[in-house]
Amino acid sequence: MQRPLSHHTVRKLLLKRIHSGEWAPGAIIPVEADLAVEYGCSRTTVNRALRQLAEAGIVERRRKRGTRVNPTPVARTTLEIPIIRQEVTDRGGDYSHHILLQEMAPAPAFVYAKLGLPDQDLLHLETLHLSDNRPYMVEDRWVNVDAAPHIKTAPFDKISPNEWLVQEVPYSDGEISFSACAADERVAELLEVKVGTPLFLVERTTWMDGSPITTLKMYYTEGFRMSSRL
Amino acid sequence: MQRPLSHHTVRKLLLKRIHSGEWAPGAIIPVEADLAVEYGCSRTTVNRALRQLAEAGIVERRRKRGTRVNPTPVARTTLEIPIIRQEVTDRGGDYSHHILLQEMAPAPAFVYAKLGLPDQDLLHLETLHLSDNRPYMVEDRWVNVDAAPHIKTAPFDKISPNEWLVQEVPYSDGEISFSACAADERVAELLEVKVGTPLFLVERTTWMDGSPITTLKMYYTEGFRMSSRL
DNA sequence: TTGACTTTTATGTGTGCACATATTAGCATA
DNA sequence: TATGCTAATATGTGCACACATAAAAGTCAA
Repeated sequence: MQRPLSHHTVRKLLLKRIHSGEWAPGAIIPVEADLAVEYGCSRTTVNRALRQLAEAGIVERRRKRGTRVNPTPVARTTLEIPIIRQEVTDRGGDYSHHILLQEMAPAPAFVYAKLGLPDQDLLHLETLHLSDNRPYMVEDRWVNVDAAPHIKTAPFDKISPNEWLVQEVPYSDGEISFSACAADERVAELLEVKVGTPLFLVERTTWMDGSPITTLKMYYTEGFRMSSRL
Repeated sequence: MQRPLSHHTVRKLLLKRIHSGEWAPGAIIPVEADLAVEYGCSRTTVNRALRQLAEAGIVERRRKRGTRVNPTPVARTTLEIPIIRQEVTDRGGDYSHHILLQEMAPAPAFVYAKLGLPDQDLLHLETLHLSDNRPYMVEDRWVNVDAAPHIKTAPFDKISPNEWLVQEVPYSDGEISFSACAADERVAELLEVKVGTPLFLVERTTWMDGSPITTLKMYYTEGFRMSSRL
């Protein structure tokens, strides 16, 4: 007697039928119960397989309407954004950091806009992250101290603001964006590159239950790549 | 009588206990069965909640060893990579494209290396994608025609190679990377920017069951941003 | 024809149970 | 002491079942 199909197997079989064109983009595929009969397994198993395909963006599911093959195929990839120390050591580097600036100060307008805060002094932190003592990334961060009161006593000589915040201040929501920019004078000097050098820029803002915590820009050194599998 | 907790609720409760520090990074959390008793729900429900936390990178699960809070917290975000036409129309633009080059030709060495193919002629496609008739992205693509034989008859005047390949040639594996680069002469001319302008570059290679399909570079217009929620 | 209902249907989710499987821990043996 | 077998254990996964819920489809009266 053969063992019943696992949800892995069912997922692969369903995917094959989608790729083969049997179910074209936009088409509705059979209901869970029918597929369960066809594959000789329980509805639970089919459900799990379909749910995974939905998570991957292959199909779209709606109650009562059924399951349809996504008419506009999208690739979906999961990016891992580790803390910087981890990122550097993962790449085989020896990590260190310097705090360049740490002060309460009024922020530029775009920071208040991003955070949705009134104009009040924010904690401004500028950190240089190094790999093997060579500049790796410049972090320019603004923190809403109300959201993280004990940040003033954080030992930033030992642990970088990046790491401290990730470990000490959880967030419920965040926004991240990736782009390319030219190194301005300040960043160019810190990263030891020419002004105008194309840099990979990551901007990130986090909130806890609606109230803003921090927003930052990370300027990566020349030639930096962020990779992932599809 | 209260209804039993859903896996959503259990997930949130577990997350709260992790954030509160009750279970520190690296610590092992109670076994599924115990949590099920504590929350008054079935092990199935706890299992599902924990599995989701594992998918999100919050905890790490191993058979017999148990479930531990991830000692090196990582943020994980899912990037959606739509087909270009979709991407442009989603941003409110009017999409069009031009094929600039379409020929069988020997490829640069790095292309053969990426694809793991012997030096043979590959299909070289260069496409300019436009939004509201302004240059949006330059796609420089090499295709292994053995993996997609009927590509030679594809109507690229109507549908871009990008879209055609996504819809017609499924892949089982892919690699994608993001970086910043300076516009060279060719790309600068096409995107109508100055040579040296920082551009967002996406490189992508796909395989089907181990055999390479295509590799490409996408040079996005100045100021392009790719965003996502955490 | 419109609008307010009821029914039907497909997915969403919880339960208790059983067995699979990986991995550790303990024990016995050479 | 080293090694190999065995038991214990935590997660992984399948099943039949039940009920919840959203949404479409059908019904019927004004």
